[in-house]
Amino acid sequence: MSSHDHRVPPPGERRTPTSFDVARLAGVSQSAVSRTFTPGASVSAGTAEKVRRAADALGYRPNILARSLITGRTRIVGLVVAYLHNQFYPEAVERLSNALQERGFHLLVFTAGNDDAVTDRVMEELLDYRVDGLILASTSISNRLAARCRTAGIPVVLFNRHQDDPSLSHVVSDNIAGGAKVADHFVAGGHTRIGHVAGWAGSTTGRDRAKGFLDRLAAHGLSPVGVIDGMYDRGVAAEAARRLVADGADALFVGNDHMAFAVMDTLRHGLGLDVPGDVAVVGYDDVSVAAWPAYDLTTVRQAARRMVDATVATMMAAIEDGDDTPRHIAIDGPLVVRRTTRPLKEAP
Amino acid sequence: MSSHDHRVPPPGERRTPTSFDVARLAGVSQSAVSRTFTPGASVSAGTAEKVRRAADALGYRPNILARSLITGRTRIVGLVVAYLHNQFYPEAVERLSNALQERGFHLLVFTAGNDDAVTDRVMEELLDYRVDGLILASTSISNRLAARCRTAGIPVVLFNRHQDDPSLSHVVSDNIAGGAKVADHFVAGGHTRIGHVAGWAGSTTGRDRAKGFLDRLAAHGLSPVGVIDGMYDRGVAAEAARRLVADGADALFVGNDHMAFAVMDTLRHGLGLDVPGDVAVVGYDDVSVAAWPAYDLTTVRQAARRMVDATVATMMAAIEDGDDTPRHIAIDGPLVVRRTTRPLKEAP
DNA sequence: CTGAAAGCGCTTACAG
DNA sequence: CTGAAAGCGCTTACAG
Repeated sequence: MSSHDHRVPPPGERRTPTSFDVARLAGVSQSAVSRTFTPGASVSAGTAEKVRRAADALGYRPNILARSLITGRTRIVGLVVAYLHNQFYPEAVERLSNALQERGFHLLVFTAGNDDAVTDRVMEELLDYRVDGLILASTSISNRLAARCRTAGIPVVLFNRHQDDPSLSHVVSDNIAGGAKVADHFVAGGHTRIGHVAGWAGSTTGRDRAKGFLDRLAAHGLSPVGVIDGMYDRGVAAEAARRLVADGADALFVGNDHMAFAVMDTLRHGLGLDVPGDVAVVGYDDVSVAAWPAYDLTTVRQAARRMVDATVATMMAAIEDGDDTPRHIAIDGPLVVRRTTRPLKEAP
Repeated sequence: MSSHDHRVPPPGERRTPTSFDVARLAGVSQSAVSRTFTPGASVSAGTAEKVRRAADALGYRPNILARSLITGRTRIVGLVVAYLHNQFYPEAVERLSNALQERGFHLLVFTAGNDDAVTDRVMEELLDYRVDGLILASTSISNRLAARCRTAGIPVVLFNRHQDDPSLSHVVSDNIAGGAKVADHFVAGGHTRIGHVAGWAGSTTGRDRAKGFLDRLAAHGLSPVGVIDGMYDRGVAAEAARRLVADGADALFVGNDHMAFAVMDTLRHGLGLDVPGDVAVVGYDDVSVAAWPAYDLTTVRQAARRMVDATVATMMAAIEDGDDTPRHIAIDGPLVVRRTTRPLKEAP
């Protein structure tokens, strides 16, 4: 025992076994142990068997840290997410985690709001962990950061948002088309006094949904009663709805379901109005609460499953196949008509 | 350049800089670089300054993997969580992630349902990552696994569940006291035909809430109209409520808010009953939706923040101070009376 | 197929 | 305070 041996375990304490311990017990070289646990490496069946038996006896498992140091792969994907209030995110995160886990990857979570300063610090930490890839679901993220990842060679996928920078992959729902569908639906329902409680203008989801909606309204020759930024916040959205209704709106497109629930609550319980009798409401996301009878909300579906599948596929292509051509995927979702909008006029 | 140098970067490609690169540029030893980035290590201000300048120029940050290999600490805490449908979990996970992040730790997510086989596999992967600690919020978890962590020296905290094994720390809300509060509230409201849509009997939350509730009911000389396991599932819970009401119940304690919303939906929209006029409903958790006007649910609050704080404190004591005496923390929460229960009889 | 050896990028006694 | 060197636990050419 050399004088450098600074970690001297007490006689009774069992160290975590290493590949050398296994090798000794199995009567083979340490290399053989390593090969046994490296898929595709060349070991004879007999050797592998001996190694596996010894490993089981000692409770040995390869140290991923040491492996990662050599291979440069951690099988960890970083996830930057903002608030989880909006139920769309937990639903997506759960699917994401499952899909990644099936492929032997795991999610390291970083929470960062819309504060760029915090996001920057978080980003440094992410890089420290040598994650194999990065999924950004936080509402805002500075361009500088994404650039830093690119030079570090870390694949990035923006989830449910996009950026001007075309070199970054993103997966979104087709927010412009979605917004347009809502406009068509209101018009088909005979509405002309239409308002929009918009998603936060600092987010691409908010801007795109508004644009799709308003452009299509204009194409129908209509202009909105008003457009107010709801900031993805219940209180702000409720107040916006009150104002739009006061200004005569009898149909409201709300930038996401989370705000739409607040709008419905304030219309029904605050103002004593009937939905859809007095005011029709349409949301965006189709989170599971939207289908609950208490709301039964007409909304544009964001197909979380398909968005997650596309995100994971893009990420795996970059990590496993080195295919880092940016993919820009917009997934179309249907308008799910429920009971917060009036039945359409019957065709003759 | 030795013949072993297998990674020969093309002339243009920039490798991720290492401490040696920084040392060369700064004109100091590699040790000095390491010390500069090791809080508490002895470096002169001048050396540190030179190192920092060189590091910035090269964009150097210490490789955490290499550091972890030596220190044995990863600053990663594993989180095993089941489904995120129940809104209590996303709310708790968000707080947990934030609290840990403030202390320089991050959450590695593992999703595992109530399937022990999956949980076992997941657990092996967790151990592979050499996480510094483990938070188990999954509804069920086999004893064997927890034991494995203990021998591996990984601190474990059970979140929102406990186990017979007293050597495991846990943080729960005081579910027995909570259940008892609901019984008192119903009795004070003059109810005698009381039913319970219980939380899943396979979970300690489900069993403890039921026990606290039923024992207190018995203390009041009452026995329930019926007790049906709602399995923490909307459909099962709704069906259970229908049966209990058919059997004459006019007050239902539902094992968590998530099920309580389904019960309210089915009472109001399926059976056309008034809540609380025909049937009073009480939930458990006080998730944010419970306060929304559409439900306005009377419920027992699980103080997510305090539970998270206690969990993080327990975890940090174990990781940072080596204090692994098991802590068993039950946090009391108030009954939050809203509008799904009748006003109490006035005191004279 | 197999073993000896180099090396991944750090931290940390050790000896000035 | 500082540098040379060992070592963390692996993977992977290299040479049989």
